[in-house]
Amino acid sequence: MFYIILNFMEIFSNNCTNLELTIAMPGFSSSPSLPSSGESGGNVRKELDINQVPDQEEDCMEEEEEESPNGGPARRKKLRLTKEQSRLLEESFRHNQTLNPKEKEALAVELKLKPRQVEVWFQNRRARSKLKQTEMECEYLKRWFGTLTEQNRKLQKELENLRTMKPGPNNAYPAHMAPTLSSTMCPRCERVTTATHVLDKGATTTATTAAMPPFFQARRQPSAACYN
DNA sequence: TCGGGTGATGACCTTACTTCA
DNA sequence: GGTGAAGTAAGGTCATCACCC
Repeated sequence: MFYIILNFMEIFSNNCTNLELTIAMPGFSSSPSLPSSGESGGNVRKELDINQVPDQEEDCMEEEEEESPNGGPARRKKLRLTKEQSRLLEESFRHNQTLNPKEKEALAVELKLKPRQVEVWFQNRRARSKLKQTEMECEYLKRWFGTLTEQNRKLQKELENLRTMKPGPNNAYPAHMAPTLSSTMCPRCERVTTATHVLDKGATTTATTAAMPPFFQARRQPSAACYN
């Protein structure tokens, strides 16, 4: 069991550092918050009108602090993309999750948006689909962990039973055939195999496998040898 | 009023490219 | 001319803010 968790940690350490915590701590929140940089509140605000064709001469970063009628800084008007704009962006995202400058420019022209807005949309889209994916994987791993825990419990019980068995004349076995319980993970198909080796004629043989979650299998290249 | 969805921003990191000793 | 360090720009992720439904 521990072996399996260690493998999880190894495999996910590069792209999902909180998954091992999720497994170990059921109450764990999926959105860990780090200390704020303290600078995020200073956003420059600007009125955006999606129905306005972006002025090609205008620098996107050329933003002045506008003032509201009462003298304070103007509130940013939230841009809402139209259904058609969203549809085209989604379609483009399905085709390619990152845009090169030409594609960005072309898409911006087509959507009557600024290239920066297209860029931001893609950034958010990538971040949020990654978040969703991580959450799904997290749920899957939680369930899988539960399954393995239950399986482990049963096997422990079975092992306990086998240890208390008295080897009589009908179920005697040579020392090298003593019941052994071993868990191994096949490097190719990623199945965890737990096997109780053959005891004697009539004795039970247990072979239990727990398939790795599909997304988990897809991440690793199979090696040459498969034990299953 | 509150929470979720989402557009926008700043900080920081990586990578490619250029310059220079 | 080849090479490594330093500088710079572009584009990415991440965390967060804040508008709007």
